[in-house]
Amino acid sequence: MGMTIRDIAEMCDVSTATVSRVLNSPDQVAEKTREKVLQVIKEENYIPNQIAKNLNSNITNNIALFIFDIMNPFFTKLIKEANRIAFDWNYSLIICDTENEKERELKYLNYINKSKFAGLILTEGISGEILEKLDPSYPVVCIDRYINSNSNRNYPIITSENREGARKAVEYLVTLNHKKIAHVSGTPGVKTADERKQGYLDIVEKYELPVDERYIYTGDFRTESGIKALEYFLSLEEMPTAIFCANDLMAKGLLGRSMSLNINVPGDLSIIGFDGILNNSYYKLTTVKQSIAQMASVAMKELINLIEKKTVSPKERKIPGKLIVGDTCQKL
Amino acid sequence: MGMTIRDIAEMCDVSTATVSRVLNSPDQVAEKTREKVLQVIKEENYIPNQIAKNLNSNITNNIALFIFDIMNPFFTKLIKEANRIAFDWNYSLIICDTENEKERELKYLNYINKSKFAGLILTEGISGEILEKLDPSYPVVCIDRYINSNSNRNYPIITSENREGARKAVEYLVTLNHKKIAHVSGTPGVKTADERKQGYLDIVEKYELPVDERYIYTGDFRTESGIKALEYFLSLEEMPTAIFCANDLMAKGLLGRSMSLNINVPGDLSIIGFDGILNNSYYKLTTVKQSIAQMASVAMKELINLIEKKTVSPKERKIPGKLIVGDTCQKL
DNA sequence: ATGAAAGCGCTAACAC
DNA sequence: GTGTTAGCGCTTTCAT
Repeated sequence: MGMTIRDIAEMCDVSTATVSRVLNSPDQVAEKTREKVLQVIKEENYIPNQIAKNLNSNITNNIALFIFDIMNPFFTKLIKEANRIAFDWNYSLIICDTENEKERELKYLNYINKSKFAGLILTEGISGEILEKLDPSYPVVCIDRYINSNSNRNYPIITSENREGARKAVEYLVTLNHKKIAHVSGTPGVKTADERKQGYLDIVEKYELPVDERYIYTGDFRTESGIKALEYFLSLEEMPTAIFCANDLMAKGLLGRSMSLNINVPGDLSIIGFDGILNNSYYKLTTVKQSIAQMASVAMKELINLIEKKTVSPKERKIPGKLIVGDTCQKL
Repeated sequence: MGMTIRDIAEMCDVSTATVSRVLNSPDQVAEKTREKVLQVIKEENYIPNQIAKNLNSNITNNIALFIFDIMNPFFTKLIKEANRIAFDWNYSLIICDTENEKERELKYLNYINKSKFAGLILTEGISGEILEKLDPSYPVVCIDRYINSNSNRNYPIITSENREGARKAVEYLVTLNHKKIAHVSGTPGVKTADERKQGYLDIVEKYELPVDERYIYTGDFRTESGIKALEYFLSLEEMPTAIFCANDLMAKGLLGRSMSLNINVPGDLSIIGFDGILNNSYYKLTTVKQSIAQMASVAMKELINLIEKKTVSPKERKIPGKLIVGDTCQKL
């Protein structure tokens, strides 16, 4: 059963309050008392019961991270980093893996309400509609997603420079003399997808590229839609010479399908992705790398700050992306 | 702040004990009372405070899963499945991502002791030495790892049929008329590595293959050691015609390096992996697929059983693997 | 079948 | 600077 604060108090001939103070506000305790208590705590290897602490504050150390698929490498990396930071700050990260099913989202939300989570990190892994049921007093930070504007919620958001990153990617293709540059977009309505598409359009407009809406294929961020995208572009009269994909997974699908059709990349077709999460030993994909570690770090620290100090930093934080030149683009 | 059990009790003109009974042992309550209480609970949308419950039992709903790297696809998948099951049973899965650092392992263990976890799932993500510090009364289930035999602990273990699976793989190569079959082993001392190697040796012996210890390269389960392995085998006078890798990641390294050296797979070299976790659009790796979902499921249910009913099933459970024929092996 | 009351281990307001 | 005491919200004896 282990020691309790009372055992320590008795052994030290002080009250439990004093022991508690030694642990939580040591400067309120006389040095002599403090040292004695610390000594005994150490000797007895006393560890305060976290549950009892939680009951007082009515808050656990659990932080929820909403995502829609653990296997998606972007989220896997995000989990890895967020988990590390949470632990370093004495929190536990609970992964709410919703698979985009409303039912699971709801179950998770109820669970959170019941278990008194300390705070939440949201990505696209939960719909705004379900989110309405969350007690508005919960500390929340968003990563790369907005909340429906018709809600009265106003959470801080950490986001990558999607539009700017997409511009970098497409402009890079322009410098390689590409003109017929196509785009495989992500799921419409999803912030990152829309912004990256907008970045693409910015450059199309800036350089007055000879492309139209037929050069935009609407994907859904999954590998399969990259495969379909390639087949779609092949069906056009004029095949693009370069394709900018809204994420690496779709670029991977495109690349794989190209290979199997004996289309030479980058000889016949240049491909560029977005995310920088593919660690592939066959191809080095040219891509816009987001610093997922940095996003996780900024988001977690913001959340912990919100939880512990209740202070809010700037509402929106942008994390810059970086063009990584791999082997999948070629100068014309 | 939300409703408490007391609010409900007052609204129903019963005691808190009765409300508690309605929730936890309903058959002890008169039907009429029960219905009234349930009615009010529903109307008021009362949710019992989990922390308070935990304080009584002195146990949280947290289950720890020890791994050494979230990004390793085997673990990613394991996390995904374990997380789902945990949640379905009203537990939270906490990922203890140790990166094989003793310091982190120790920190996690202390955290678990402090926070009164319900139970632990262990993989190779924690060393036996550190484990000694774990309170022996904790419910624990192991996946594909044993505990040092000099310890007095005796945890149930869920394991894949490593040796049998390896035999299937190598025997398959034999049926393809390969004789010079090499092996890239995993980290020595790690159960899965040793067993898979043993399976390889079984077949070597069974068919009296003309290979010796030079055909065994000692790897460490990481992609890089697959790359090094290929270079090593190339340096031999007689290159093997087929290589069995102790996991997919190393097979991937081998495959990637082969490609970049213009070695045709499977034309010049057949490669076979183990795990079945690579979902690659370039190559379909021939491999022995483990049912990670099944392992996770069996392990979690065993653990939950241990936690809630304190009953133990058979000490060791073997989950069969299955040979998946892809595109990386060829008949000689 | 139900209620009263003690207690889980800790914190914090108040008193000295 | 330290002790007393009343909770935090629930479960669980022990009465009735």
